[in-house]
Amino acid sequence: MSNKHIFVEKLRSSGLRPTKQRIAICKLLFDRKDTFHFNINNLNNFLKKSSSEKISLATIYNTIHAFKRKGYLKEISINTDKSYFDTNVSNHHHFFDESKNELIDLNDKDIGNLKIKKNIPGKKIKSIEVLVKIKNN
Amino acid sequence: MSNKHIFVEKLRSSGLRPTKQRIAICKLLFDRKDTFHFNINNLNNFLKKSSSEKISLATIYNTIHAFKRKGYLKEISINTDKSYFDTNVSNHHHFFDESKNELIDLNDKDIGNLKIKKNIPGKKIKSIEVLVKIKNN
DNA sequence: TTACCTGCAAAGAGTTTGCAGGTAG
DNA sequence: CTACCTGCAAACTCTTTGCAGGTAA
Repeated sequence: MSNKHIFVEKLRSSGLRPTKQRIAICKLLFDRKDTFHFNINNLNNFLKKSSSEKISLATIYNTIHAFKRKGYLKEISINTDKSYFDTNVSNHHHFFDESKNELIDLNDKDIGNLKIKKNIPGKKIKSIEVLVKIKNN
Repeated sequence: MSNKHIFVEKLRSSGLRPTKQRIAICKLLFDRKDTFHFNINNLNNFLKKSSSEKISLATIYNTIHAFKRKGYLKEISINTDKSYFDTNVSNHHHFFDESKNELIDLNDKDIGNLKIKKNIPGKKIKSIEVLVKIKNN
């Protein structure tokens, strides 16, 4: 399987050992065209279905945090009990559908001309995130 | 104390009994010129200092949620373990200072021309929140 | 008196950690 | 062989809930 090889390289090149758990998670997260939005609970359910062997929750948490640290995942700010992650690590924004508890990407063109005009001395901007909450009509 | 009277009215008019715990919380939250940003832990600490009697955590949670339901408080989306609240319930945005874990208001004029150009059929926009994460230089 | 409120302790949810055994290099 | 990784269970943090006693109207 050629994809597996890619993930093995990806992991190895960032100093993570390519264990079978990490490869299974890579496949689920990165072996797709579209962005993938998830939380740990989602991911755990998907993993239970897709792979034959169970991956423990602790390992999932460890791996996701490692991937986040390496810049493979982005954590999204939503005020909810759970943390959400995004495989799209580029600068972009989100709809959060409150009816389905689901994230939808929103690229820079979908947002007007954002410009932060206020400056705080001694501080620099790290990120700008727009979250548009939506709901069923 | 005239302020107390105002809070008693405020509570009563929204169907909440003006208990001494709620009045103490009102004073801390609303008896000030500037917006106040807090999380439950902050609030609890402030209350321990400012009022002589301890207010239980359960009561603080209940009261804050009642105030939120009544529209006296707004909950802010930040990806962190805790929920943050804002006494400024108008439409506005925030800096989140990651060095101090602190929110700073950002009004509409501080943000460029925000316009959501993407539409999702069957969904309506409930809110638009811009979160600008900042950090020490 | 009655409905509502408070405080405590216990329960819950999500997440993290310690450690013993397992695996990659 | 050694360093790193996994899985389990326990621990932790934040938040909610059940219930008995207290308080506002």
